[in-house]
Amino acid sequence: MKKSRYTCGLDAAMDIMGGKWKVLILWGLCDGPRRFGEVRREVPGISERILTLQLREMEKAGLVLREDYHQIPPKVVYSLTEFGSSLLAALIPLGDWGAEHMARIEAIPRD
Amino acid sequence: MKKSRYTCGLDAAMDIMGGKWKVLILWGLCDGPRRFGEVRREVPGISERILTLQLREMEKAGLVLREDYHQIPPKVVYSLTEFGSSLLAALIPLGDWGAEHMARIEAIPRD
DNA sequence: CAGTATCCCCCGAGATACTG
DNA sequence: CAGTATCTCGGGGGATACTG
Repeated sequence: MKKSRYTCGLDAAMDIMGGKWKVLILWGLCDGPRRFGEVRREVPGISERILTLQLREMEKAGLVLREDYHQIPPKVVYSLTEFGSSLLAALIPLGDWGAEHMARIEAIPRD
Repeated sequence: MKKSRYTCGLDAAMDIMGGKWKVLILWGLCDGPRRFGEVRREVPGISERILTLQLREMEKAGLVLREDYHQIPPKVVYSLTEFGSSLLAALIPLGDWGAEHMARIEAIPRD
């Protein structure tokens, strides 16, 4: 048993969206279902392996739905669940904040 | 040059509050200025070294203000800047979301 | 009290190659 | 097309001891 309780809601929220990519994947799915390759294009810079891992974790967390059409060539479609949508909604103000201060954030020295 | 541009506001926001502790430190400062030891108590589980490092980064980022009273025994007070406060404000909905779904988040299998 | 100074370690993340 | 299978690596984070 690692940690049975969070100190606050922010703690819990940061935990479920942990990692470098989950939030961007969420964002990439906001306009509707996407196939694996489409998600990959929505999230520039992510490797196939990492995308797979992140999507699996998000599926376990109930944030995304994975639908495998079991056909060849393969077709798998990912979409936000209600739970994932509600998280994304809660992230909108943060996204707005980031957009508003992007120039300033970019100007912060990186070391 | 690592990355000169973010893909969206969320990307930038996640970058500046990166790491495991910054959000909790922000949260710990929301009720007013705190001395080093007080912040430590507000953020259970963090070590002195890590707290120092995180606070330094947040100071560089302009999120917190560090005031050294240059006295012995030492007294250093940390507080949120306007910038930090605005970020914290943008995080409120996320904190609410996390609090609302804490039980569910806690129930997610951790491996 | 508010930090440094060391040392260590895990794992998130990347690159590349291969497959049903 | 949508993934595995390996291998590798860096550094963020942790524990502990020491200091002005």
